[in-house]
Amino acid sequence: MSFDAEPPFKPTDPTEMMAPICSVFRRFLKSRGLKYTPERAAILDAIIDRDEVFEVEEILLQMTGSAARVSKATIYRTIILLTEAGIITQALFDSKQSHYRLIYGREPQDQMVCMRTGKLVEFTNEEVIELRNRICKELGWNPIGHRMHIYAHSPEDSEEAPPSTPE
Amino acid sequence: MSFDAEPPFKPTDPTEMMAPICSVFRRFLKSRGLKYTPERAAILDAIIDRDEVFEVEEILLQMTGSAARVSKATIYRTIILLTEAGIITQALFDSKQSHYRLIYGREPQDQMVCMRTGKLVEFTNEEVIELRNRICKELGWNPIGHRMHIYAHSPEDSEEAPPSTPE
DNA sequence: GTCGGTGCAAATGCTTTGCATTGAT
DNA sequence: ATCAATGCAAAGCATTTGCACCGAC
Repeated sequence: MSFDAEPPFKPTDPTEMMAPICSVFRRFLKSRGLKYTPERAAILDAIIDRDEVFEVEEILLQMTGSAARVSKATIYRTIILLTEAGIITQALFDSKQSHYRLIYGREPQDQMVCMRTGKLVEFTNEEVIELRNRICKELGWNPIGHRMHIYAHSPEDSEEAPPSTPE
Repeated sequence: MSFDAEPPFKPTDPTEMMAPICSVFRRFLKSRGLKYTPERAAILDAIIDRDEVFEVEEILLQMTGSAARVSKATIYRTIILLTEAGIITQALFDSKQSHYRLIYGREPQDQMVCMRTGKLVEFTNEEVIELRNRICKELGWNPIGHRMHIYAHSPEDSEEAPPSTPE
């Protein structure tokens, strides 16, 4: 799955996070009768290292330099598995290509985007979660996760410019 | 632009809405030295008729039956203009293809998606808007719009199924 | 030896673009 | 005549898939 209001642990740095996520992935693969291959491990490592919203091309580039080079097809195939394992999720920023981000062990993250500069600020806000749960409750739904994007102008950018469109 | 917390008018039915939106589009085109052609008018009408989240293929199909047949390329080109005019916006549901929806004269709409069935419920919630504004204020940003997707299980679907991933 | 995994290249499918034609002013 | 709009077909591009080869158990 994708969002988790109560993550099993709250890592503070990538290294600390690495080991548990790998085990989670390993267990997930095992439960499906699949293998934890060096390629899959390397891809997951690259994603954890990057530690931000990413796209496939970026991971490919990042890995090209290192010894652990994998094909684009393998990255795509691994991303599907990582998503099913609940380790990453799609970010849905623009329609041109897919963006993903790490979610395992993370607070759900909301985003604020500057309409002029494209600057992105991520935040976690308890009230968003509460409101989401309340809305679900009123309608009799069972909340799983949410995605909140706020489009705004950041304080630094006060010059006049034609606003762009949120995608 | 795309979201508008205070729309200039609040139409109740598509017909009532039609005329003003057309004028808005006409004025927008004029301001750019572009023409309000029969094709563009027909595409806008089709979108207003449909009155829900749509994709290009659907509009094409819908128009194929009628006398006003246009090419797919023209629809794509018109959609760009309608977006720039602030009449429609991209919906960003899945990464496979683009979805759009009418926003001119509408309350900003939030969405609840059932993770099992894909069922989509749209709603407007004042609290979401207030919360969004409050978050912006705290950070010194100037709110323009937002996008709120809630992923949940709808009450009808209580059978056991592997949860899918929000895209 | 069976099965899954990988890389490569080819295929897919949505979207964009080039171009010749058409239409409005 | 000029300048933009349209339709068609071709091109682009991110993503998926088919297939031959490889490696682990």
